[in-house]
Amino acid sequence: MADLARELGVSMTTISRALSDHYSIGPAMKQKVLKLAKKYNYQPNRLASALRKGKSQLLGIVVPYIEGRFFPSVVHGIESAASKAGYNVIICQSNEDVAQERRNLDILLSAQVAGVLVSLSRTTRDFRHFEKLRSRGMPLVFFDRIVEGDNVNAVVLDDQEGGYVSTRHLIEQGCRRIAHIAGPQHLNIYKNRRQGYLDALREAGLPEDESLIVYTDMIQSQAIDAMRDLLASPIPPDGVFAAGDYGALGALQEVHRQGLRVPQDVAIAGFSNETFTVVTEPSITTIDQRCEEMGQAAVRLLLELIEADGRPFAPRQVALRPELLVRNSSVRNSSVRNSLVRHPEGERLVEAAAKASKLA
Amino acid sequence: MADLARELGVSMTTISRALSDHYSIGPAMKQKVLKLAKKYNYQPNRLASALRKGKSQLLGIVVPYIEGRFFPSVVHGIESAASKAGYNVIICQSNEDVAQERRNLDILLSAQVAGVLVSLSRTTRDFRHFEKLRSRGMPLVFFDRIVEGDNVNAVVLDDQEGGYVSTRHLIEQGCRRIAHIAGPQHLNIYKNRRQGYLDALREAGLPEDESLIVYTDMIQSQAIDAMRDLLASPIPPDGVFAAGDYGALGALQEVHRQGLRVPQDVAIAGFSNETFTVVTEPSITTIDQRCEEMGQAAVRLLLELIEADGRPFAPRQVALRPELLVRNSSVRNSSVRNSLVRHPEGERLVEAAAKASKLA
DNA sequence: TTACTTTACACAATCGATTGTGTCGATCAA
DNA sequence: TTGATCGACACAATCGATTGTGTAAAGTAA
Repeated sequence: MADLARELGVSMTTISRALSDHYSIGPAMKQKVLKLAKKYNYQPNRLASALRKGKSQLLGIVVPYIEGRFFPSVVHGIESAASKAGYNVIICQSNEDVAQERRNLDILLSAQVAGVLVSLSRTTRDFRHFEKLRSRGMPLVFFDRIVEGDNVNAVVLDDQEGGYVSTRHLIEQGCRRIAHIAGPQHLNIYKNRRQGYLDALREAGLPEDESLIVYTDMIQSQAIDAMRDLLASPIPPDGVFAAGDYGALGALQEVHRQGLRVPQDVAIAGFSNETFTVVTEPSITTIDQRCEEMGQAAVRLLLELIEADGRPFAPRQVALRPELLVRNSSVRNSSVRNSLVRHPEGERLVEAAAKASKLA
Repeated sequence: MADLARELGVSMTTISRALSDHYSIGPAMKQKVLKLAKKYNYQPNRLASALRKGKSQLLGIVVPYIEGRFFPSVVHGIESAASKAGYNVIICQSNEDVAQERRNLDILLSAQVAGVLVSLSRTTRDFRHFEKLRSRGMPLVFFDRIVEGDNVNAVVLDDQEGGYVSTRHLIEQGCRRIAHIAGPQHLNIYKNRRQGYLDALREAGLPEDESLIVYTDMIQSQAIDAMRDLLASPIPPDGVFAAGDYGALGALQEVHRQGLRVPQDVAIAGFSNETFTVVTEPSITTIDQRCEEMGQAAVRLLLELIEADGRPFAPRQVALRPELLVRNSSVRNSSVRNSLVRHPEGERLVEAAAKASKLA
């Protein structure tokens, strides 16, 4: 900047203001400064700017980890949206550890980020470290794994709605005895998915039978065991709604192992739209979690908060509508079923995934 | 800091030096400063520090995107390793666009990152923007998709070795006519995998038959077509090495569609260890790309560069050994084959993936 | 012409931490 | 006793950009 000022014989003030389009700089001077800046390929030092202004163009993200399908996709959405708004993102992993989560927040604070996006670690039961952010006026938005309550800003998937539409879909396909492979109920997402399942049963006038609900940690092996038990019962289920795709996968495998057919004997629906759900035989009906939309929505909300700049802002909770992806594991209408993996939705997903990992 | 100085009746110099363990500060004073810093929960302003020192504790990452299995895992490895060394990472996506890649580098420069990790966009053919980094003395390490040559620092998977061990494995399983579903040859990774395939054939004294190599964009649909053509030839192959898992998946589906058995009639091996490879029936033999190790190795190299601090540093290329994961799509030994998805390696992977996406 | 705005830019302080140089008292060898 | 050395800390400049305030010159109204 000093170089530019010298060359034009003006002060650095003028340069700075010309570059930021300040009203007190004449159009002629602005042109000259801009041109010279291009010529020298001037890159402002963001640190200096942030230091002086007290606000950087960085958003902090704290996620439990960056693996699997969900979080990378959300981060992808966040980065894209942030980038469009002129922000960059700095990523921290809590590794499901509260202490690490706390450290990450401190780091982000001292990096002077403009705002923070958080998805809670599994071990977070105490939320005081977020109060610290609040007291310093740091904009904060939770996503997916949130602090419950209506005094926080948060973006989540409507898990209850997801459980509801999945179950209703199974009912529409003729299932009358639908089991539920549930996840850990202390997590809001699994609790809500179960509730949606119950809602659909009630709406259809089907009995709520606790013996049809099996609680698991939503891993394949436990789902296999769960399915074995369910099939061994006096009146086995004719449909299964699993609160996660690994649960659906395990169920599918056990049903096959016992020589039964999916979906004719047992229809199956999962949750999360894991990549593998379009690859199994049959492909698995599931719920898309709108990962990218979640990231984008979270950024939008955060940017609003940042722009509010400390002024009173009514906290908002955004719930995204889940999308039911109907695939072959649940469709008992033969004309659709026979399309197998060629199902449009499945195809689209496979292509997208292929594109994504093509050059890796 | 000013507060601490005032409270202790010393200068900010003393505080700063006590905190950074400078030799000219007495041990008694250091203790006092440290204690007071704890008490007030003092967080240094990293911006100010970075501005003054000209070096931040940030590493920049430029990847084509954050999706699929590969890049998120590498980023995971990078973040973990960086975090351990006291660095944070700022992530940029090029979206496979050179222009965006260039912009990202500028942004990282102006953010005063300590170093940059890059995996090239697919459209990058001109490397001048990296010269700019070099001229400013910015430490730079490529990973996976690299600028070829021995004057760059880079970490890659040894793709040729991967192609070699896969193919040799198929040969060991009794395959004598092994086809290759290849990827775009302008990409070093696919070129090298093909070369490894040829190496193994030559070593085993098997003929190199161009009619057995089909070039695709490594997407499922093209692999299906490729496999159909291969099976329609006068002497169909008894083994297939696909340079990517989506290729292997397509091949598997087509073989099944024609009523042939895998691996008895056609053994199949893929590449990349996509999540779905343990879920298909049979599970697919593939190559693990050591994603996390790649990230860690890249960070190690970058930190060395940063510590060299401009002093001459002999550029280094690190090639990671690929790991062959033998699964049921290629094993013609029945005792192993019958273990199906219960194969130890497969199980481990599924569990890991389940854990990773469990709460998403 | 006087008084008052506007326009267009410069001065200098500031953000928070770092660091080369200076200083003062104490210790030490000769 | 004297000059030298060393330990422990303060002063003040510095990183690069931003911004409240000040002020000439030019324009405008009466």
